[in-house]
Amino acid sequence: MKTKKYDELKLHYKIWFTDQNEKGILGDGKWKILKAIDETGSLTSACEKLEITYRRTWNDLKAIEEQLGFALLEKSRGGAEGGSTSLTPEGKKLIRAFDDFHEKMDVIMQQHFTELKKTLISND
Amino acid sequence: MKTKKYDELKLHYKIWFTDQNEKGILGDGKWKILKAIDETGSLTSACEKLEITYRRTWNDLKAIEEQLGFALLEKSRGGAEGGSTSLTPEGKKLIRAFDDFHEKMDVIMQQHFTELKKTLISND
DNA sequence: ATCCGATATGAACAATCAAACATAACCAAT
DNA sequence: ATTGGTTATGTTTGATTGTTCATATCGGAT
Repeated sequence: MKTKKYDELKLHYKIWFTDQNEKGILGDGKWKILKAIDETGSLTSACEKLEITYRRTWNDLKAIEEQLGFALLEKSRGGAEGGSTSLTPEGKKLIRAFDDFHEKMDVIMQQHFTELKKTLISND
Repeated sequence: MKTKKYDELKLHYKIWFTDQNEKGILGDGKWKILKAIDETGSLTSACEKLEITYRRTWNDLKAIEEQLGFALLEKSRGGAEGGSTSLTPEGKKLIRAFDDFHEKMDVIMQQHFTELKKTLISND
């Protein structure tokens, strides 16, 4: 009975960065947004893709740039296309680093999680 | 400037378990409560210690036991002491496993985080 | 039998956070 | 100068979640 329950357990985790004062800077949510912007070329389409609201997203992005003190985004308004948003080199570097971090953590976490489940299921 | 900001970054993370249906079972919050109960011997004092409300905590604990389908807590009411709450062996085992998991992750995360910061600060 | 301190539980209230709605500003292309 | 699609922003509404308050239940010790 117990064994069965433990076996059904799924692992989740979240990573985020703050400044020394615990104010949030970058987390999984913003990370996904930045990636989506990089892929789609605009904030609007990024939001549609992720199915999140433009308003909220815009707030988040404003916050992150204020926190960091330098630009991650290159934004333009107007024109035939209406405008666009893309990542600065600094922004690309940041999400690449975060990608990397996540990839490594995914592997390691799963390994240890499997171990943990074994421990729980065993009877010592 | 950038260098300085990245240098001030702090890492945070959260781990939690769900069932296959994504319903939360155990996370950092409940883990801390269980630990505090183990240390203090009662729900009331655990709440005081953690500075959280009894009401909320009680709800959380009820939920976790319902989810898991077996008891983590041994509760008694009445008596000169008013009552008490302690962990069952199964409960102790669970938090020990979670402790262990966190300890390992703390180390590994910090290692990789240090690496990540180095990457960000460097100029390639 | 009474008391005390803890568990147990309902209900009202407050606060926080996200979604939805509305509207303005922008500007290359036509 | 009109158009169109996007960025930019304020305001309002709604949902979710935690806090507070109130009250009942329990039972060993005295």
